[in-house]
Amino acid sequence: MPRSVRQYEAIRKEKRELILDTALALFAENGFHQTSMEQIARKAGISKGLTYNYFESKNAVLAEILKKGFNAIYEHFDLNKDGLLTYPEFEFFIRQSFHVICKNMNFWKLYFSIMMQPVVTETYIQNYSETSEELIKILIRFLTDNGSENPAKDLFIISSLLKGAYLILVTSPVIMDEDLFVNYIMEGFQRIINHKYNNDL
Amino acid sequence: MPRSVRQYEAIRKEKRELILDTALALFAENGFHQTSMEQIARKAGISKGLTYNYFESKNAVLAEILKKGFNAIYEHFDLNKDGLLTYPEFEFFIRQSFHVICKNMNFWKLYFSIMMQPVVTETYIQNYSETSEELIKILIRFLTDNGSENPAKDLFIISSLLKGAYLILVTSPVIMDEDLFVNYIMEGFQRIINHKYNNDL
Amino acid sequence: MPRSVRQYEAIRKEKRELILDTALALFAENGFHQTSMEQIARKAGISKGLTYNYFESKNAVLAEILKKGFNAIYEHFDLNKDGLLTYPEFEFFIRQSFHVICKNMNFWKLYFSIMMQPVVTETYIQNYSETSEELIKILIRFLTDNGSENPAKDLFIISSLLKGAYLILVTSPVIMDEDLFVNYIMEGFQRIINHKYNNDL
Amino acid sequence: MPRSVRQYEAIRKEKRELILDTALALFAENGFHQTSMEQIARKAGISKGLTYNYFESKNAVLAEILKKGFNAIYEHFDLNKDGLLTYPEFEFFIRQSFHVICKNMNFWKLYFSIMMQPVVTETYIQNYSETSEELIKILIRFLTDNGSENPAKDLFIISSLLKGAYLILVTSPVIMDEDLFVNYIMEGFQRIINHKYNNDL
DNA sequence: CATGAATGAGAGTTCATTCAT
DNA sequence: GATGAATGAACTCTCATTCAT
Repeated sequence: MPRSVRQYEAIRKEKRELILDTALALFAENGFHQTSMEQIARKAGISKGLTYNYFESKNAVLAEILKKGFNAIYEHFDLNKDGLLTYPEFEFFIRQSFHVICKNMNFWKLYFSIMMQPVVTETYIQNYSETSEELIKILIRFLTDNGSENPAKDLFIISSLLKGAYLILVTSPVIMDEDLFVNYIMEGFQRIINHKYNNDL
Repeated sequence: MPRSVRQYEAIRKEKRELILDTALALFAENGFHQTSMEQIARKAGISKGLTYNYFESKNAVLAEILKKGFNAIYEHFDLNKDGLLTYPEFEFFIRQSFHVICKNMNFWKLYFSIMMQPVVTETYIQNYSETSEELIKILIRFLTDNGSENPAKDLFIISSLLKGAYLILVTSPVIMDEDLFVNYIMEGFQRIINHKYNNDL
Repeated sequence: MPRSVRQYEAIRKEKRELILDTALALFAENGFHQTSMEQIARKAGISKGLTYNYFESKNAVLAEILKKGFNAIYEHFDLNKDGLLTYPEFEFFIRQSFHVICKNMNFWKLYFSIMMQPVVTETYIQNYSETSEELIKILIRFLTDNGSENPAKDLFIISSLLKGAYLILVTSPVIMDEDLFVNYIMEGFQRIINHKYNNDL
Repeated sequence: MPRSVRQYEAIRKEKRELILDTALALFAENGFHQTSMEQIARKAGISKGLTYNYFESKNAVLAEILKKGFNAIYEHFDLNKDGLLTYPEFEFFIRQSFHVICKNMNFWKLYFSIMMQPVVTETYIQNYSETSEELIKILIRFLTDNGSENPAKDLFIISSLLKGAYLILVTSPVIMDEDLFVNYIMEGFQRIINHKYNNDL
């Protein structure tokens, strides 16, 4: 009995995932350049050649991994995708992003390490700048709606705080309590967003 | 007649610097693994072999670069090295560290990108953990002296903020105004350090 | 359809032999250190990289060659492997060992030359000391059974004669008649083993 | 005061010896190819360049070492150089050669290891074949004078025994008692030379 | 769909030798 | 005589990628 088209598709999808997961694990543990296609294939239990049946190149594997990472974070952004961010949606996004990172720490270690590489950065910027600009617009609107007098400035500070928190979370050798961590960050956001200059500053 | 010891020393120091600077520029531009010793030598106008007269290996070149970076930042920490951090010393350190980064942005891009690589991270941690622990002690003392009720927690938040700010500074494609940036961060520190819980939180 | 497991095995075995034979020829002709992997590959008609598909390193190629040599000689020792050496077995071993060496002179030139190298000697001693001790025990027993009053002494003299003969055979620029050579050595053994002290000494 | 010609000569000779001794020690310990000119110079406490002031090349250093070795052994052969070897002279030579080897074991390890290398062998044969043939003639005469009926055969057996003994002495991991060792070998010679066929063979 | 043998360009590294000083 | 910086060719080894089967 020949397999149906649907069965073939299922097999293909499964293998793709297998390769991606294996590659991710190895990239995260040893770094991208220290990981060979041979290692990936062997650990995945398939042949070297087959990998190239599913991905054009080693870089293509990486690109796919990064893409999945980006989506994993931003699928929780503006949940109903109406282009309007409410405060609950904002908080949900923050908490979810930390949750996602904590749940798959190794991936995010890799993600950050890769994102810092000069060439990758350029590639990434080209691919995702469109989406990024969309996000920025929504956030600016969100800050304005929440009473920010200088939303660009506040966005900048918020981004700093958020990225810094991700970084700490990912590079710290000690494992931190997720809830405590997020609560701190949320408190930081509240202070920035709700801040009014008073006489004590 | 052979050159004098002093002449040899001068040559060696100059060449070492030349190699380090060239390597840094290339590492920063193309990444560590994408840069070959051949490229470094060619750009420095010397032979490949000579590089190994000055550095044991490519990794040794990197290690030296990282060491210089670490020192460049931390020479401004606790300026009089008395183990006691005053608030002015703290502020001086923060402002200086941003200044140092801004002045040599390419280096610091590399520095951060390298620091994220799994293997490097381990090497680095082993080499610098001692110094780091010293720093942490001093900072804990500093926070306690400034009225912190939970200095470990506050240290954690401060570190997040600082590292995040460095990250943003270094990865942002737009060039930012240094003073504005530092002022913001300093304000963040003040809020964290001087913060008292009031009824509005 | 991929090749069958059997096909792959056949290919691997054939290529392995090809590489070993080629390497041996070159090592023997030019010496181990004067032979590069590139030369081996070129002479074998394959790519440099492929060599490393079959052997972990140049040293691994050498180790395999030495191992084969050791076995080639000692498979004729104590033919029925009962731990007891009869005189016919002894003579058979001597004659066979010379035969083996004469038949593949180049290999044995290399073998001896390699065995003298300081580093190799250590490696070899560690790998084969166990087997050697077994051999010594059997030979001591053999000499005792043949009336030796001081088997350690006689073993030493015999070993000297044998090793020296191998050495001469291998290093001599003139080609000697194998049978004549062996007969001489066998006579030497007889003189040593059957010697009875008489009044003329 | 400028140094006199004689002083310069003394310095040159001393330096030459220093380089030779140092090179020998390193060659013997690590092998010829594993020893660099840099190592030799550093261990000798001189500069790399100076080595080339005394020797044309690394190979020239080796050649000189080998030459000294050859002479060290054969200066004891046919002590009065009258072309006639008496039995006492023969015994003296054998005992002296073992003594020389035992006194400077490392050198002789190297010597044998080097002598086996294909290229070296050729060079050596060309340089010393003349001397060797002279030696052979004297030994044949010696054996004939001592009642040998087939001096070529006996020479061959004796040479085998001697070379084998040297080989064992040099490659054996255990240190042997020199006198015992020589006595064994001398006894072997006596057994071979004085052998008379009796009815038990 | 699947295999792994095979390639070839290029990496890091070593080192005998040269040469300006 | 003496130095060691400098060279450049050669080395061992790696690995992304191809392709016959």
